[in-house]
Amino acid sequence: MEHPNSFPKSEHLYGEKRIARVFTQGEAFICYPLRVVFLIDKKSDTEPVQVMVSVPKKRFKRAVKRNRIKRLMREAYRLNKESFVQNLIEKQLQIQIAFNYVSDEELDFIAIEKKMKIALQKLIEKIEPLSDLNC
RNA sequence: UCAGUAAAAUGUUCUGUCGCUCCAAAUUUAUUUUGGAGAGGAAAGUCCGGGCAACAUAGAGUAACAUACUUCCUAACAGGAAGGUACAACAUAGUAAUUGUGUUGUAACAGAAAGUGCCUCAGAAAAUAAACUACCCCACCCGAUUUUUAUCGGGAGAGGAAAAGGUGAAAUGGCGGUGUAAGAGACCACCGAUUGAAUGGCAACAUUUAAUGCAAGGCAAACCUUAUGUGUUGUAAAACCAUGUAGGCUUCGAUUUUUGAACGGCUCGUUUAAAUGCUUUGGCUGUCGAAGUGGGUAGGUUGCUAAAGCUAGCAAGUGAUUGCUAUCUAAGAUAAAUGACAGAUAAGUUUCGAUUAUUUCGAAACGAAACAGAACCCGGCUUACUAUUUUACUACAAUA
RNA sequence: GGCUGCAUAGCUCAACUGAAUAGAGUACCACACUACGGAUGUGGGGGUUGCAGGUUUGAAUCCUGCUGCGGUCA
Repeated sequence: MEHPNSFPKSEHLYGEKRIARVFTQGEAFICYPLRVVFLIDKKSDTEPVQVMVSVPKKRFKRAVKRNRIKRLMREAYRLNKESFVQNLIEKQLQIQIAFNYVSDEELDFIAIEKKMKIALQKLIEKIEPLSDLNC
C-alpha cells in the first residue's frame, strides 16, 4: 500500500454471486444523490474493501453520461478512501459496498466529492458499534 | 459584408499532480520500477450484406421472405458509379393547342391485353358498353296563325347518330377543316398513340420511316403474375482448463426379501423377533464400493484483433473501383479501462477604449466545446452534431 | 448482444381489407329532478390518431425513417 490513493482491480466488487449477496443481505442508506448498500464481514482474506459503482439506465439514457458519472464517483471514492480504509484495517473488518446514483440530474465533480465524504463518514459511524461487539 | 438552407471535408494543442487497462523489459517471486500504447465519424440505430463458428443437409417442387429501367463496380448487398426514361420547379424559344432547349431536383422506375378485387359522394354514365336527357328525319293526331301551301307549339310512334350533358381525382385521343337531315376518324392536315422495319447504342432506349382510324381508365406502398435469390442459429457462437460434491446412465465386484419392537445422529442405520418377494444353480429387483460417461451451476483461458488494413506514389477507367510499388502496425476492456483536478495557449466569443462609421489597433475576461463511448471483425445505409473551410441556392442591408 | 410487439379523448378500449363529421364507456361541464346532495335523465365540450416524410383523388389504416414504452432468449 505504497500509493494510498490507488484503486486497482482487486478492490472492485464483481461477480454475480457476490453482488447478489450484497444487495439481498446488506444494509442500505441514502445520502442523496447516493444510495449506499454495504455488507460487513469479519474475516479479511482478500482486500479489506471492495467497491462497485452503478448508474441506472432508466435515469440516463446515453452511455456517455452514465460512464461519466461512474468515473466521477469512482474518482471521488479514490481520493477520499484513505482514512476509511485505515479505520477498517485497525478493526480487522472486511466490507463490500455498492454506490447507486439516484438523482436525475448530472452533478459536477465537486458536488459528488462532497457527498461521497459524507457517505464515508456515515459508514464509519455504522461500523463503530460492530467493532465493539467483536471485541 | 452579414444571415439562412442544402451538400462535402476536417472533427483538434501542450504542461503538471493523482489514478485505470494492456504490452515489453528489469527487479524480485508476487510485488515494485522504467518504457510504450490506449474510442468514433458516426463507436449509435441494428436497417441490409459478407467473413468466421456450430449444427443440419440425396434431388426436385410448394409455401414464406426479399429484390425489380439498363450496364458496370464489389467478397456480397436493398449499397455505389455511369447512363436511359418519366415527373416537378425555374429560365428561355414558340404555338390556336399539344411543345422544344437548358439547369436543378425527385422516382419502391418489371407486368393492369393472365385473373380476382376496389374506385364513397357527385354525375346521364365509373369500366362495358349501352340506357337516359337533349339532337335530326319521316308519317300521324290536336291547337294557334293563315285563303291554301306553310310556319310555330304540344302529344304518341318508327328510325338515324353517338357529337352535346360541366359532375368528378379520373369520362372512351387533341385542335382545325371537309362532310351531313343531324352527326360521327366517315374523310383530310398537323400533333399524339399502337405495330412493323431500318439506323445508332453492349443495353435501357433514341432517331428516321411505313402502316393502322385508334384497338378502350386508374390502383400492384390491394391480392397477385413473371424473373432472380435465400438451410438454421449467432462470438453470451464455439473450443479448452480446473472443480469432480448431490442426483442420472453404463460396466465390474460384493451383497440380496417383508413386517413388528427397542436404541441412536430418527425420510436413515444397528440389534432383535416372526414370516421367508418372483424364480431353475443362476438371474431379476434393491443396497454398498470402484471405474467410466454425458449434462447442469458458477469461474478462468482461447476465440480477440495483421486485416476485403492505413498512408503515399504511379498506372488503367467518364466514374464507382482496380492493379503495382514503397512504407507502417495502430484499443482489446469483461459489474466492463481510456478519467479527475490545476494551469497555459491557437481559432473564436464578450466587454471596454481609440476612431464619424465600417475596417483596424490596444486592453481585459471567458475559452479545447457539439453529437456521442469500442463489446467478434469488415463493407454499406440511416439518424445526431460544434467550429472552420469549400460549393450551390435564397433573402436582406450597405457601397459602386 | 440478438429477436419481437405496442402507441387513438384525462383514463380503459373500438373503428377488420383505405372513403371523408374518428366512436363507446368512464371522467368533466350545464340543465332537469330534490329542501340539499347522491343516483337517474337530457344536452354539451374535449383528438395535430406518438413525430416526420412518401404512395393514393383520399391515410388512424399501406410503406419508410425517427421517438418513447414494453415483452422475450442467453
